[in-house]
Amino acid sequence: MNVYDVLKERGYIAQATHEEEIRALLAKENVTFYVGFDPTADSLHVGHFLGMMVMAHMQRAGHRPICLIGGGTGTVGDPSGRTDMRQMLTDEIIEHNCNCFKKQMQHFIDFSDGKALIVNNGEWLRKLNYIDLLRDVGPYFSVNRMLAAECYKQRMEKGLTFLEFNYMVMQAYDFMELNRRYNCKMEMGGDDQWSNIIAGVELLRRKYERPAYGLTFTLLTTSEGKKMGKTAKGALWLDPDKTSPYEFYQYWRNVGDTDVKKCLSLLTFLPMDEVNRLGSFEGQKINEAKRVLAYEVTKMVHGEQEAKKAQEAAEAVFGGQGILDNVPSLEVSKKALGGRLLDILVQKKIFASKGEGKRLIQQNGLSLNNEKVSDIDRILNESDFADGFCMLKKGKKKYYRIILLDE
RNA sequence: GGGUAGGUGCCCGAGUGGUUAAAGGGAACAGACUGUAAAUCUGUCACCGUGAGGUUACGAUGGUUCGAAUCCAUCCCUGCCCA
Repeated sequence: MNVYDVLKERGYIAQATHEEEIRALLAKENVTFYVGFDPTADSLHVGHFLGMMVMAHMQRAGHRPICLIGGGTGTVGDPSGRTDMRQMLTDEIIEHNCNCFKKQMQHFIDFSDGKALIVNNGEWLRKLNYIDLLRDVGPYFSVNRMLAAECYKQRMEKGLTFLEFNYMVMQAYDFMELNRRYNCKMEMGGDDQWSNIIAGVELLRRKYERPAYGLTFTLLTTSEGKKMGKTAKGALWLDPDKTSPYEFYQYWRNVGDTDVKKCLSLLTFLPMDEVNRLGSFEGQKINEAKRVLAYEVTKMVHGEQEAKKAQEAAEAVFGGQGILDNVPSLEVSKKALGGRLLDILVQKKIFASKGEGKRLIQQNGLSLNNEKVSDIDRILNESDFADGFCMLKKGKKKYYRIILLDE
C-alpha cells in the first residue's frame, strides 16, 4: 500500500501541493523529506509527537526523514497563527533546547546508517549575509502575496514586525538548502505551516525549476476544534520530568469519546482494523478503547515498562484494587506530623496557595483515605498512615500517595 | 516625525474620582449527575487570615486629592491615518 494512502486513511493529511504527483513519487522512489521543529522549549510535546508519527510512517515505507531543528529560525519566531510575538530566546537556551530535542527524537526515528538525518538550520542561517540573501532569494518572493497569506491574517490586525515577517523567507531558504545538500524534495509540517511550506516549494520551483512538494498534516484538535495536549499546567510534554508517564497516561485515558478513534489512528501504529473496531465502541465500553489508547501512546513515548506502571497505578486507584506502588507520591517527614494537612500540602506544592487549598476543602474536594476532609484545620497524624502510607485525593481524579518518612 | 485611538485580573472586555478586588463572557477548578467521557445544573476563581479584617493590583514613574483604574505630567509599548 502506498504510504500516501496509509497517511490518508489514518487521517494525517490536511493539504498537499500536488496530491497525485506526490502519490506517484512516493510509490516510485525513496524520497528524502523534512519536517522542521523550532526549539521553543526544552522538550517536545504532543504536537511534535504527531509529526514524529508521520515521519515514522514515512520511514517505514522506505523514505528518508530529515528532522530539521530550528536553531536559526528559532531565533526569529514563527508568527503563523499567533496573535502575539514570541519571546526572544537567548542563544544558550536555543542551543540547550536543540540538544533536548535531538535526544527525544531518537526514540521515534531510526537514525542509524543514514536512514534519517537530524540537522540544525543554524548551521547555514546564522552565516547568511543580508545582501547576499536578499539578492539570492528576494526576487522570488512577492510581498503582496506574502501579506495575503493566511498565516499572517491575525497579525495584520495586531501588528507584525519585520523580524517575524522574515520567518517565512528563512523557512523557504531551509527547504532550498536541504534540497541542495540532501536532495530533499518534500517538506511536511503541521497544517499551520501551510503558508510557510508553499513559500519553500515555490522558491525551489521558481528559482531552479525543480520539482518540490509540500504536505501538511492535521493538527491534533478535539472534536470541538480546541487544541489537544493541553493540561492545567500547560503542554503535555514528552519529557518524563515535565509530564510524568502517569499524567501522560491519564491524559489519553481521559480523552472525550468522540476523539478516541482519531487519536488511535493518529497516535498509535495499531492496524486500522483494530482502530476501527475500538473506535466503534459505544457507551461504557469505549473505556476499553481509551485504555488501549493510553497504553499504546505511553508505551511509545516512555517505553513499555513505564506504560505498564502507569496503567497499573491508574487502575489501582480508579478500580479500587491493585498495586499502588506507582501512584504519584509525595513524602512527608515524621516531623511534619501534628501540623495542618493544608499547610503541608501547600508546602508540597499540591496546592498553589492556601486560598486554593481552603477552597477545595470547603467545596468538598479533598479526601484522605477515602474520607472527605471537611475541616480546614485538619491535622495530619500518624494514625492516618497505615504501613507508612496514606491516600490523598484531590478533586475528582487526582490521587497522591503520601509516604511517611522516618526522618 | 505629525495626528489619532488604545495599554484593565489566565484570555477577551466593561468601568472615567469614593458604594470597584473591579460588570459580563471564555478558560480553569470544585460539587451534583455519569463511564476516570460529553452535555447540563450549582458553586469557586489575587494573596494572607477560621473570621472581622488586612495586603497587593488596572503599562511605568512621579504628582493633584481626605480618597485615583479613573484627573495631571513625563516615559515606554501597540493599532490606525498622514509624512
